[in-house]
Amino acid sequence: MARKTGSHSDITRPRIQAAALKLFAQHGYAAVSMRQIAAEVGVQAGAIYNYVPHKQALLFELMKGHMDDLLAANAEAVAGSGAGALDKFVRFHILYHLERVDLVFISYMELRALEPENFNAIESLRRTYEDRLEAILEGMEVADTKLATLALIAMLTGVTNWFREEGRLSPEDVADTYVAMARRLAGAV
Amino acid sequence: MARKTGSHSDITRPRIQAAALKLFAQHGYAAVSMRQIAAEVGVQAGAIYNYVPHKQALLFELMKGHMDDLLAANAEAVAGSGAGALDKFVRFHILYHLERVDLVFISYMELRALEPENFNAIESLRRTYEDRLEAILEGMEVADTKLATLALIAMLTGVTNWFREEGRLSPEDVADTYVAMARRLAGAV
DNA sequence: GCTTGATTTGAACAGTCGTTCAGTTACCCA
DNA sequence: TGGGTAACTGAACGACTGTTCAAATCAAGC
Repeated sequence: MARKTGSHSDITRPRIQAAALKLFAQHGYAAVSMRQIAAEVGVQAGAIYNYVPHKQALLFELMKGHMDDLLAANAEAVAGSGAGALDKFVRFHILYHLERVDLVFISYMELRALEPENFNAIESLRRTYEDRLEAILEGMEVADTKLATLALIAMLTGVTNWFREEGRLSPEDVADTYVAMARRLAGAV
Repeated sequence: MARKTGSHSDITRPRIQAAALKLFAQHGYAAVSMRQIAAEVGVQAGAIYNYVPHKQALLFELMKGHMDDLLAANAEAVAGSGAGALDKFVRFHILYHLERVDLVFISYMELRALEPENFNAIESLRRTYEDRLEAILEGMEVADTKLATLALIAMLTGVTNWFREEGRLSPEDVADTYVAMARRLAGAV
């Protein structure tokens, strides 16, 4: 055998994923060609197929990895926090998502670009995440926990659409205000 | 001259717009071809160019029309309603958007498919709409009206993503619950 | 220094893309 | 009934699509 470590594949694979992430977020999955991704990496289009069987897998792997990481990080952040669970969930959601705006963006925007089985896999993980928030709300006195869950998720994830690093507020500032709004929305002042 | 009324153009133009709306919402602007739109109408691709100069205009006209209609309908619905303005805005937003889910969807999802000048035009209209909500919140005792505006808009528009006609709740039911949540979020119980 | 195998190139494949336009069709008015 | 024109067809344009693969390149182990 030749080239074990220092092999190019250790370098090229993550660069392909990073390029795909960036371009998909910028222009959309359908509007980005394999040749554009390759050019961003500094390689020919054919080389990508050493790492990924097809374009669809490039998208799916990004989404799947994101959802898996999200669920793991969330479990750790919110674990065993009784009454303060909503606060922790809200703060976690905002801070975690603001560090990965591109991944969040494509995981939501490109759902329809997924083939059915891939779509179902991602959708299932997304529901798992939402169920955790709903479970928290069920421990409180919320009238319609299902609607409150959907309202909160939309409101929290929306932050990634308008937040700007150069803006007047830091991620922590935003999280503070959103924790307060979420509490009031849930009727827990 | 020939063919004044009864001319095909009165029929074909709206059918092209309807087909474009449906297909853009389903697959995304970049993933839909002029030939697909033409096939949906029952016509050849070249015929579309009797009505629209290019594909981009097809998207822009849909968005522009939607935003203009939205602003007009909102002005009428919320006009001169003092203290109850937030309630009226929330109810209007949900009911209006639930009747036009495809238009709402593409107006948000396909922003990045717009050429810069078109993007700016739509963005400006969107900001006008948000400013109206912010003005309402400024008349109340809300800590950070800017953040509350963004949170509310995201939470309200999110309804179009999960609402199903066959679901347990009618649009009016949803609006009722969201009015209550919006009031609490804004600190006006 | 040579071999070996991982990595990449570059060309090719069969389609599809948005858009144009000469030619055909279908209808209204005189 | 014939002329005029709006509406549409169908083919063509050059460029681009995802994907494949033989051949070239490269670097590490002997």
